[in-house]
Amino acid sequence: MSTETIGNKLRKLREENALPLRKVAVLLDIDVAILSKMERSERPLTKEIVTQLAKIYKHDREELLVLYLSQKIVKEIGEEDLAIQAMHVAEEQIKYQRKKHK
Amino acid sequence: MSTETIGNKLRKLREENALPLRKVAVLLDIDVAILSKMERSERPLTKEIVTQLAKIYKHDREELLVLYLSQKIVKEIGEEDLAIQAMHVAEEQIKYQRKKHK
DNA sequence: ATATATTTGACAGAAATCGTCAACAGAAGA
DNA sequence: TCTTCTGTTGACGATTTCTGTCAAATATAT
Repeated sequence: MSTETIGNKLRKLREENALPLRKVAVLLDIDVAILSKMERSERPLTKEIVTQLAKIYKHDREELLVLYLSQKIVKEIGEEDLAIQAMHVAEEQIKYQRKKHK
Repeated sequence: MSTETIGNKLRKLREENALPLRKVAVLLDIDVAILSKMERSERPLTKEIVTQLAKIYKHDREELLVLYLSQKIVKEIGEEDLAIQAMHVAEEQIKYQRKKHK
């Protein structure tokens, strides 16, 4: 199973496209150091960066965003004993609030 | 379905126990203002506070913690289109990492 | 009216986050 | 070798965000 971080995934994609950090950083208009740290999970990614990288690497945007979001969840509650149950409740709450609002 | 916040739930419990904010705040060793804001979701709760309140109100600790954690998730990704899918991936990741590590 | 309970906003200090930068190390190439 | 390219690391202030404290304002009850 995919125990791969979004950072690792993005690094692989970059290497497959044979792009150096330097060039990608320019496209994103961020410092090379930051991008390096993002790929190694030393600094958090953002939705915007992930989206831009999906375009640059011509990779499915939703797949990357799902991975990105899922890791935010894991980081937030992954170590809690009640994590699974909490997610089930959260899922119901989200589905519910979507039926109502808009 | 329960669209109730953990804050609302805690307020109800406090009222059922006929305890003023003042007294509970003393037990928790925090300012009344903070507790007031926590009950109205104006300030974030903590795991420790929720646990202590469960004891004070003699209410099921896990139920409150699950509600507390679920709301952290909802707050984190609830507005994302891909929230549901992200949670499913997160669930797999958490289950996986639990099989491995201890 | 008086006392009790709760809410609200402002405040300063602490802590976390941010982007920038320079120095470093390693690999590749000339 | 020397040089260049690539990636990593840590430090540094500048913000920004979070925290607890407090007093005043409001609401509720006796």
